[in-house]
Amino acid sequence: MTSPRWLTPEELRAWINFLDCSTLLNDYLDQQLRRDAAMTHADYSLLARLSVAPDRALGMSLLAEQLKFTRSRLTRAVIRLEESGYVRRREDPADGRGQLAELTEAGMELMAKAAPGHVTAVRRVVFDALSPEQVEQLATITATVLASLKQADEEDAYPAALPWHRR
Amino acid sequence: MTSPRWLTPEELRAWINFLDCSTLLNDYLDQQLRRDAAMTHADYSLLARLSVAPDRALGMSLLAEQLKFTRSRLTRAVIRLEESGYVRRREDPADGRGQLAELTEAGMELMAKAAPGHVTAVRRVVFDALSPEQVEQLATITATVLASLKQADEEDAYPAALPWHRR
DNA sequence: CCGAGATGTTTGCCTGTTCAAACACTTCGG
DNA sequence: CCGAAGTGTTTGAACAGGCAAACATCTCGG
Repeated sequence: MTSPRWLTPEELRAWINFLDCSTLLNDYLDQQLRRDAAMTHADYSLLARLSVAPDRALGMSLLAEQLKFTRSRLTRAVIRLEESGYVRRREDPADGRGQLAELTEAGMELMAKAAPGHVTAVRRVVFDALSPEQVEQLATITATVLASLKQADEEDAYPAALPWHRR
Repeated sequence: MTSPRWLTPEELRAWINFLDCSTLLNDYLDQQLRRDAAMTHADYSLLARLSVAPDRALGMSLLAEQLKFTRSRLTRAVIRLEESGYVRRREDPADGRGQLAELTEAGMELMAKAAPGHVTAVRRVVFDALSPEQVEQLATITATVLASLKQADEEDAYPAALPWHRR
C-alpha cells in the first residue's frame, strides 16, 4: 500500500473531468429546478420515481434504494414533501412495519409542470452535446463502474483474507 | 416548452447510471477516506490541490474555482483544516485582500499517508475496470459535457433573445 | 403461543453547505 | 488624492444529510 500505481495523465484527466462534471451538472440542474419549479434535484428524482411507479406509490425502503438515499434522508425528504402537499404517506397494507409514499394530485401537477423544463435542461447540457455512440459508451462505462462498486462493497463486507472457498 | 423531446430508453439508462455512479462513487471514496485517514473526499481534494501547487500554496479564489467550491464553503473548509493543523493561512503579499492557503508539514504527512490508499481505491473501482479506450471515451465525454455546461451558463448570463450580433 | 432476532422506519445530535449580507482592500476616474 | 465601484473573503442564519440509537412490527423455532 506504500506505493500503488499512480494515475496516468489520461486517467487523471478523465477522473478530474468526471468529478467536475458530476458536481457542475448537479449544481446546474439544482439551479434550474429551483428557479423554474421551486424544488431541488433530489426532490425531483424522488417525485419522478413515484410518478412512474404502479399506483404512483412505493415503499420507503424500495424508494431509498432506487434513489441511493439513506433511509433517514428519505424519511426527512418525504416529510418535507408531505408538508408541501406533494406526497402522502400511508401504511403498507401488506406489512405493518412499512410505509408507502404516494404522489398526490398536487404532486402530479407539479411534475407535469416541471418535467418538460427539466428534460430540456438535461438534453441541452448532456444529450444534445453527445453523439449516439457516446451515449452508449457512457451507459456502458457507468454500468461497468457500478458493477465494480458493487463488487468492492461485497468484498469489503466479507473481510476476506479468510478464503472460505479455497479450503 | 410544453412538450420537449423526452429521453430515449438508452439516454435514460445512461442518465440514471451516471447519476447513480456519481453518488455511489463519492460515497465509496468518502467512506474509504473516512475510515483510513479520518477525512472526507472534499478535504482530500482540497489538500491534494495544495500539494501540487507551487510552494504548496494557493489563493482562496483560485482554489475555490479549481474545486468547484462556493467561496464560503472553502473558507469554512480551510478553517477546519487549519484547526486540525493541516493548512496554514497567510495574507497574499501581492494583494492585501487575498488570503493564501498553504499546506503545512502535517498536511503533507497526512497526504503522504492517505494518497496511496485513495489512489488504490479509485483504481480498484474505476480504472482497473475500464479499458484504455473507455478511459479516453470517458475523458472526452465529460469534457464535452463540461464545455456544454459552460456554454449554457454563458447563455443564461446574457439572457439572449436580444441578439446583439445580428443587428 | 412466546420471545429472540430480523427487518422497516424514525429520531437526536452533529457536521457541512448554502444564500445573502457584511467586511476589507484595491483600483481607477476625476 | 478622494471616493465609488470592483474584487476577495468572511460571517450569520437556516437547513440538509449522515450516523447511531430508538422504536415498531414481523417471523420463526421451540
